Formats: sequence, C-alpha cells, structure tokens
Amino acid sequence: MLSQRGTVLAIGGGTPRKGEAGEHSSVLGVKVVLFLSTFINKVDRKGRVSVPAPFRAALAGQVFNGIVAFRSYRQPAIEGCGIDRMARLSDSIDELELFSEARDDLASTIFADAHQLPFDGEGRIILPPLLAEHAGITEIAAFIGRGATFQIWEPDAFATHQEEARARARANGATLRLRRADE
Amino acid sequence: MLSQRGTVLAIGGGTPRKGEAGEHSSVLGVKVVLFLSTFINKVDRKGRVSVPAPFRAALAGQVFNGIVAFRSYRQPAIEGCGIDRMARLSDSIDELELFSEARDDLASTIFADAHQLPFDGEGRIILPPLLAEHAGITEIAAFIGRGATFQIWEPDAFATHQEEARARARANGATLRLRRADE
DNA sequence: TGAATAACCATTGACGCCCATAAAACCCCA
DNA sequence: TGGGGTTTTATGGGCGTCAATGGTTATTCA
Repeated sequence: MLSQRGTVLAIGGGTPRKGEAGEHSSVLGVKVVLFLSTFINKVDRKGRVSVPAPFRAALAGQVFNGIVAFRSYRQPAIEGCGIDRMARLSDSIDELELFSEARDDLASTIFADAHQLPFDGEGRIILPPLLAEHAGITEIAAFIGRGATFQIWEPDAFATHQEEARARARANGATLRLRRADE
Repeated sequence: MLSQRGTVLAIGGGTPRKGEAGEHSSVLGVKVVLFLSTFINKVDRKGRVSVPAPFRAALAGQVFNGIVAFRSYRQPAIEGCGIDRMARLSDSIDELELFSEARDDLASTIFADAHQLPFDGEGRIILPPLLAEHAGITEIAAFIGRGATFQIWEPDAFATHQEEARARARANGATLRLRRADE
C-alpha cells in the first residue's frame, strides 16, 4: 500500500557530474536523497566548511538551499539533513494532539535546536559555535553519510566511535532484513 | 482533520535574499511555514523586540503583517504564530460540538487572549505587558522555533525547560513515526 | 495639550556575496 | 592507456549590505 512511487534517485556521491538536466525533477515521484561515504574538510577561521559536493547534489532542488543541523542526542555529533525532512517531521508532529506534553517535548527538543545553514556561493555553511562545541569540532570536520541523513563529527572522535560500533555489531551479530523495493 | 495538504514549502530562514521572485506562491497547496532554531533578542525600554528575520521571512505573504501571540496555558511562555494558523485553528475548533465545554475553553483561552502584534518598519513587535509578565520576560527574549509555530521565553527559563524536555524525550524513547513524504 | 503610540532615521557588527587561487577530478584523444 | 587540457571543488580573503538595536520626531487619541 505504501504506494508505487516513481522514485527518482538523486544520489549523492558517485558522479553527479554534468548532464544533470532535470534529473531531480520528478513530477509525481518522490526524490530519494542518499548520503554516502565520508568526507573530511577544513573549517576556516570564519567557521565555514564546505559541504561535500555529492551531499549538495543530493539536496539540490529542495526548497531551502542549505542544510538543517542539530545536536545529536546520543553522540558528540551534529545531525544533518535537508529541509524537506524537517517539513515532514513538522507535519508528523502536527498530528499529535495540540498542546500535549509529548508534542511539546519533541518540538522543543528538535525544532528549537535545529539550525538552518544556508550554502554560500561556494557550497559552504557556517558552523554555529554551539553545534561545533557539541561535536568538539575546531579545525576539521568529517561528513558522514548515513543514508537519508548525515552526521558531522570531529574526525578522531568518529574514528573511535566507528571502531566501537563495528565491535558491537560484530558481537551482537547485527543483521538487517532488506526491505523489498515496493513495500 | 488536519487535512490533505499539497504542501508547498515557503521556508523561512536561511537566505531569503534576492531573486526569490514568487518563491512563496503556492498554487494549490497550503503554504507550510517552518520555524526553526532559537534566537535571542533584546527588549528595549519601550518593550520592542525584533522578530528574527528568518521568522519574518516565514510569515511573509500572509494577510496580516505581524504575528499572533497568546499566553501558553501550560508553560510560562508566549505562543506565537502567523494569522493563517489562527484561521486554521478556528476551523478546527469550529468542528467541536457547539456549546461544548471544550470548545468554550479553547475559545476563551486562545482567541480571547490572542494579540495581533504588527511589525514596525524594522520588523519589531511590542510585547504587551500581560504577555511579557506571563513569560517573565524583561530584558531579553528567546524566540523558539517549533515547526509550524514558535514560542517566546525568558531565555533561562527555556534552557531549563529544554533540558527537562530532552531528558523526558530520551527517557520515553520519544519516537515519532516519520510521515512518508507522500502520504 | 499631554501621553502614548507609531513612523522615521542612524549606528554598528555580522554575515551574505563576490573574486581569486590551488588542487583534484574528469574527459578526450592520441 | 597515458597525458594534457578542462572543469569542479575546496579553500582564503575583502567588501558591501542587512539585521538588530537605539534614539528622535511625527501622530493619534484621550
């Protein structure tokens, strides 16, 4: 029931080179955003960082030309996504009962902390000090693709984290059933 | 009841710069406004506060050039939104049973208490003393994005509240099923 | 006519926007 | 398949503009 969608992929990564004419059009279909791979970039003295070009390509066509970022609850990292995802979140929350506690908590935890970071002409964003601190980022930042979203880490911290995650996954024998394309 | 929405986004924030001709038109869809992030501004001795530029951008195009504000009845905060949302709220309340207690309560709590606060030439509003008192605001005010609406708090009070909300959200494993983009 | 409010300027600091450069990725073709 | 020319990124820095803020003058209403 979850519909047939004329899914048009606009994958970040790979070769989002030229000849992209209208690749992220999609009249009815939903554009699927995919963030893949890891990129490490510098933070200049003004606090600017380049968002990896593949990530930018994945976000192209969204109403807001930039990213949305907020502090991860569980990790010393910054969560990132496109504005479309936030809009969907907003819609979801709007369906909760008005003025309920749950709604309140979600709203103040998520939206209040979210920053809209527009791209400058070169595809950079400015990392708000609050976020940078939370992730312990000063000079360099690692962009980590996570599928529909991405994270920004201090590179060393991420390396450590990744090792631990791997070990845990191995220990728990983590598995995952692949969703069918049409379900 | 919150309707089918052919959501056309007109996001505030970011870069509502030039060359935006008609970006917040919306042919069929309802214009969805997104308030994100937190902004802290001063209240001058005349009671004026600047509404954050991104919020103003999100409200641009609505029939009333300003915000609607009323006391939150669960928190020491001011609820804020655009006039369009009030209209929608009115519709929702209209669907409650005539003369029911709930309807009555909502109507008097919200509409009777609502203030229309127009922007001055610089995008400021004047905080009515009644509202400012309720929120304990004197010198500085924090504008808190909550998706479709926003709140205005005394900054310290909000910091406390946000911590609690975060803790609660984590504890409850607050989850929310993300709406699919097309449902 | 005075007090309160609205409209109008003036200041300054941040940041949006532009240009310039170097390095890397890419493409074409020999 | 390897090399050279081309394009795109990533990065640095300068400058103009707008947002936030404070104050002053007009206006309205009691």
